[in-house]
Amino acid sequence: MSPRAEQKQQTRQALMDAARNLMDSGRGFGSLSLREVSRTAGIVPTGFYRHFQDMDELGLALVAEVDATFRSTLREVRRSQFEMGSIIEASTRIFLDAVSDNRSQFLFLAREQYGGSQPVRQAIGRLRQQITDDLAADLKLMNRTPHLDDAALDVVSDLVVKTVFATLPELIDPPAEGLPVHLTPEAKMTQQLRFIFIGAKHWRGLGQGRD
Amino acid sequence: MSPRAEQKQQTRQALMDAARNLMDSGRGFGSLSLREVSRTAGIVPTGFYRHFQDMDELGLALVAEVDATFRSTLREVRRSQFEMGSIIEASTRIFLDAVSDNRSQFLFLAREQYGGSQPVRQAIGRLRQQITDDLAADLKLMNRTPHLDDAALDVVSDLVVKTVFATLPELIDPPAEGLPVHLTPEAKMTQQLRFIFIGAKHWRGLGQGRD
DNA sequence: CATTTCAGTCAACAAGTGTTCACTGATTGT
DNA sequence: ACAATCAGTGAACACTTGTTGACTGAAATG
Repeated sequence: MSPRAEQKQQTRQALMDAARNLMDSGRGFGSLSLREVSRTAGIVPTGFYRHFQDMDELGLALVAEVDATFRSTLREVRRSQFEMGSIIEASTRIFLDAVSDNRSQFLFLAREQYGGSQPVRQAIGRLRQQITDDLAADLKLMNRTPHLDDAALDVVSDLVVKTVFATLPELIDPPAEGLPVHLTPEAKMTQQLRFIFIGAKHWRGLGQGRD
Repeated sequence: MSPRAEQKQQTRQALMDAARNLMDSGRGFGSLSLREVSRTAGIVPTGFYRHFQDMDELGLALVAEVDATFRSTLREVRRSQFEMGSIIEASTRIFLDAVSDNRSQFLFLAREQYGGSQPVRQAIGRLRQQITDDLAADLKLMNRTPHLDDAALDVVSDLVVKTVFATLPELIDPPAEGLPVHLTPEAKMTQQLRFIFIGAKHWRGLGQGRD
C-alpha cells in the first residue's frame, strides 16, 4: 500500500481507537462528540470528514471491526471442537481470551447492542443474527440432539447467543479478583451454558411434566 | 397532600415522562440534555433544579420508578404460582403484560442496563442483583431441585434473570406481527426458560458426560 | 520536472449547552 | 391579615457543538 494510504488508515484507526477509549469511563457512543473524538485522535475537527461522513458512520465502522474479531474468534472455537475434552469449557476459554485481548471492541459491542443509534443497533442486530444462524447450522450438523426439530434448535441458539452477549459486561468490567472460584466469570458462564445444553438434551416436547 | 406539593410531584413526573419519551426514538439517556428534557416537560431550564440536582439524579429516579413496577410485577407473579397450570407460562404472560403496560419504563431499563452513566448503571445493577437473590431464595424454598446446592441455584437464578433482562428489547420493539406462532416473543421466552429449568432438573454435577 | 491529488489545518458561523442570579406571585403557616 | 415559602420565570454568562469554505504542502501521477 502506498505510504499515503497507509498513513490515512493509521489516522482512521486512531479515530476508532479514540472513540472506543472515550467509552471506557462509562460514556455511551451516542454521547461522544465529533470534536471530542477528533481531538483525542490528534487531528483537527474538520479532518474527521476525510474518514467518515458523520459519527454514525464511525459507529458502523466500529461494528464492522468487532464483527471481524468476533468471527475470527468463532472460527478458532470451531477448530477446537475436533479436539478432546469439554467443548463448552474449551470454547468459553477461547472466547474469554478474545474478549481480554480486544477489550474495548467488546465493550463497544456490549454497550451499544441496545443503546446505540438506530443504524448502529441494526448493524449489531444483523451481526448477532448471523452468529445465531451459524450456531444453529452447527448444532444441526452435529446432530447431538436429534429429537429437537430445526425450530427448537433456532430457539436454543438464540438463547445461547443471548446468554453470551448478556454476559459480556461481566467479562469486561474489572474482574474483581479474590472471589470464590465457582463464581469466576469463566466458571459461571461455563456452567450456565451447560444448563442450557442439558436442557436441550432432555427436552421431550411440551407436556413432559410440570415446570 | 397539599395542593402545592401535589403540583410539584406532577411536574416532577412530567420531567421523568419527558426523559423516557425522548428515548423512544432510539436515543440513550446519556445523550439527553437538561434543557431538552425541561422543554419537553413544559418548564424552563432553571425549573429543572427545583426537582433534580442534575441529569444523573433524574436517571436514578427513573431507576427507582422502574424498580417499583418491576417488584410489583414480581409480587403478582409470585401470587400466581399457587394456581394450577404451567408456572413458567403464567409468569411469562404476567411479565409481558407488565412490560406492555409500562413500555417506556422498561425501555429505559433495557437501554441503560449497560449503557448508562456509572451511577445509573450501578443502581440498575443493584436492582438486578436483588431480583436475582429473591429468585434464588424462592427456588431454595420450593425445593424442586434438591440435588442442586445453593451455589448452583444462584447460578441458575443469575441465568434466568440474565435471560429476562436480555429479552427486554425484543419485547419492547414493535412486535412485528404476522410471524410464525412459535416465534412470538411470549412463546420463545417461555420455551427458553423451560430449557433452563429442564437443564437444572437434570443437572447431575460435573462429569455427567460430554457436553 | 510539472501537475494534480488530497490528508490535515485554520478561521469563522449559528446554534445549543449547563449554570448563575435576581425576579414573580400564588400557596403556605401563623 | 401578614409574612414567609418556594415552584417556575427570564436574562445573561462562558463554553462546546457540527459544518462551511478557502488554505497548505507533501505525496502521487504523468
